[in-house]
Amino acid sequence: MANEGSGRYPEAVPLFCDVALPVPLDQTFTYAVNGAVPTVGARVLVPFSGQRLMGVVLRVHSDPLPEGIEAKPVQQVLDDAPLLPDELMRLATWIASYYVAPLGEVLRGMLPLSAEVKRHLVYRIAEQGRKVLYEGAEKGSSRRSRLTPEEQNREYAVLNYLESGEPAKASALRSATQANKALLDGMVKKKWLLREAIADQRDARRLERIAVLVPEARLPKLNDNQTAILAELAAVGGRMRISDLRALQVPDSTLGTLVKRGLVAIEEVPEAFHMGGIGQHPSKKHAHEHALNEAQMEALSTIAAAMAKGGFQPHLLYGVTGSGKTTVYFAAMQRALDAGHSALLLVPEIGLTPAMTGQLVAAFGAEVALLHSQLTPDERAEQWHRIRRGEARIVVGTRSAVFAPLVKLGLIIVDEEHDSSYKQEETPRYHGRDVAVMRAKFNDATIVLGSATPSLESWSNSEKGRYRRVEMLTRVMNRPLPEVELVDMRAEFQATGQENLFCRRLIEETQATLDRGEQAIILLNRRGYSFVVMCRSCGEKIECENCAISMTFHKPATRTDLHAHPGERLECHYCGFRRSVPKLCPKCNSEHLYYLGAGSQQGEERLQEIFPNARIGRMDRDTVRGRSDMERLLTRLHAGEINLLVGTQMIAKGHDIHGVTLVGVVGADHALGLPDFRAAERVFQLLTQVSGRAGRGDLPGKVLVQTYHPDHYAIQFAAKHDYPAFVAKEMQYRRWMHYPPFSVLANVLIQSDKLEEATGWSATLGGWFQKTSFDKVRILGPAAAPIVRLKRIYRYHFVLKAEKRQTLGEVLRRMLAFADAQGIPRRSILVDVDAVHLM
DNA sequence: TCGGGGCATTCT
DNA sequence: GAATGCCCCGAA
Repeated sequence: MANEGSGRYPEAVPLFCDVALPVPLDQTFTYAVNGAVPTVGARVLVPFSGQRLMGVVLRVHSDPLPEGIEAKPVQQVLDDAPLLPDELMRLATWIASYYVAPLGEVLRGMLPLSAEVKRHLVYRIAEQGRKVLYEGAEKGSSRRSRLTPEEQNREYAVLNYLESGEPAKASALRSATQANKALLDGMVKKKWLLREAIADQRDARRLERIAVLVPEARLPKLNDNQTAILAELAAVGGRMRISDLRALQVPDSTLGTLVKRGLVAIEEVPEAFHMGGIGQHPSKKHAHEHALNEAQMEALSTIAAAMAKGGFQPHLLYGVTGSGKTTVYFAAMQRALDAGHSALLLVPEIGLTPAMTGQLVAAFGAEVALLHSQLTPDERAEQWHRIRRGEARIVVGTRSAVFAPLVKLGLIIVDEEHDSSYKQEETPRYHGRDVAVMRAKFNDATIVLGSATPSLESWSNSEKGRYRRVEMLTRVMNRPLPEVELVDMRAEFQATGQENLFCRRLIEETQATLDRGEQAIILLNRRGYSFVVMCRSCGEKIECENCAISMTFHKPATRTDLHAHPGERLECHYCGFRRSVPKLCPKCNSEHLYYLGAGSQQGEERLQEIFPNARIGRMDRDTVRGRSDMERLLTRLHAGEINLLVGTQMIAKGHDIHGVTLVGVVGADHALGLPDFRAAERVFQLLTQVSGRAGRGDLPGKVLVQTYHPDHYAIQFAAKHDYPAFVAKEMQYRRWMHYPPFSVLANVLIQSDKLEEATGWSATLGGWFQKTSFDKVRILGPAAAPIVRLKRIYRYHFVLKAEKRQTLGEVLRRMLAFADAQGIPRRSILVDVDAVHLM
């Protein structure tokens, strides 16, 4: 038996496995195989410095352990088969290397399955505790401890409860003995108890309770409520979810009574899938390809041809706002399904486009899985398994959905590929779009990056022929792009002698729009009431205590007069710190505090004064918290209940409101002054996207942009809807300055809560960068980060620009090794490859 | 002398 | 990142 087949010795059972753990350490940990041998790619629970952690097995082997290392045993193997397909393991490795992040942390982000591991604490009695129980505590310690006699009694109760030696769950122990957390902590400290964290696998699917009619029961006398429930149950075939029974408006206790009388039984079954808030649309309509116009049809056939041909085929779909990209996406996804493949659609923020979810469900029915940040861990795990099992072949989601375990992935679409929300701002700091491209490559799949304002990186790739460019340059139904008028606010000031929030043209046009019964939206890209509070005597601005950031005044909704009152709210938009409005300048005690810079809240108020009859709505993070807020606002807008909408850049995102014919833009060019090489690109994108909201219906749209920089190329080309010209100009600047896409860039942030540490470490690293020469790498810094203090942490940074990706990675790794040797803690150096924000 | 807090260390 | 250990200091 043993020598069967090849005649070689039988494979020895491997002794060890290397596990990637979600800790900020760039290494794997070796554990002793304990019973079942885990397969590579399976999850395991392992002990790690007193905790239990879930990790992913990367290798099984019997290599001798390095000196001084003792392998602890694997606690539990969670999967019989690799949970992550090989393709995703490769992707994880690529991310870890490209973004200089620990593999374990990358893997943690890819597996949204924390819900399946339930961690709880158990307590056991310790030797010392037994001694106390049988012999009594020594007098000394009981006198010293500040415990009341009652608490001491509880301690004895706890010891008694655990006397058998069996471990007890914290919750059970607490309810049995009325001991609180602090008391148990104290007992652990005294070494009377042992505490352990236990992790168990569990089914992530929630249970739902089903009422079942007991068939052979004889019907006794019943009241109306009881009859109602029984009738309802009988009508639907005897089984019904209890949550659905609520619709009958019968008290919950009635059901209990029926159960007690043996007429109804309750069963618990794993909850069936249903999409929150949307409801099931059983009728599966096909995306209507016949409704595509010529440009859309052409784009579709290019993409479809690529899919048919197979292999890695990247596309950049450049389509102006309103050209109907979504329709093309849907049709392409349908083609992927027809060809037996699955398709992934990434969107910047699902919560902001409720319309799209509705359309998706209508088009693809139960094949759709939605992944977004508002799912609970359980829901996320449930969706993940549906996708992995191949039940959902259309996946739509935000950034992290790029890791969805689709089976036979044939098509990836990244909508609004330029959107900065694709960049994850915590470790691993990956860019969803770029990961999507790599994933398509590993899968030999077709990928489509779509935008009306492609990022310069993607545009450059399409120029070089790395991506195939597909263009849709006209709007659907041949609707015209809106006419854009620039208003020079410097001239406006000279003419009026006043610094007004809204210029006269905007007021005129808005009035005319409202008079015609049409709708207007106004972008005011700051939230709050005023975003600077300044003292006219000493010039001091009121800053957040934690951050080097000016605080924003938020006016209470109840007040209507103009000025801020002491006691009202100032808020830091970076850390959330709040303080009350001071009466006097905190610096010089002057009374002359001025409120400068208007946010959307003030915009709304001013508009209400100017247009008392307008039905005004506001859309910003203060009025839109959950997804339902957004939906409600949009519904009111569609219904015409709102005819004037003011808001932050949220209003620019993809909404399709046909009645909007005027878009006003106020203060969007502030951003041109930011110390960020992408400032012009951002302003151009924002202007183009918000302009795109105008004239999507039968009536043509108009856009009015108030600006202090009417000659700036970003503003000029946005006004002319000339993306290619803007890109050409911006590319020149990027080339001169060696910024992406003419280099690869990383931001290295040095942070500490102690100023001296932050500056000292920066100087150390700066010296090393100077001494060590790298081929074609430019290093800027050290310099104070644009926000030098954030959440009480001081921040300095370097910007690295390299010609080659490989050199950049090498420099970063060597820098980290040097920092480690210098004793600079790893967590105080933050490496952001392809940083989107240099703040 | 005990215990708490701050901080460095280590994690297989 | 987080638990652990170590050192130093104040209260009894």
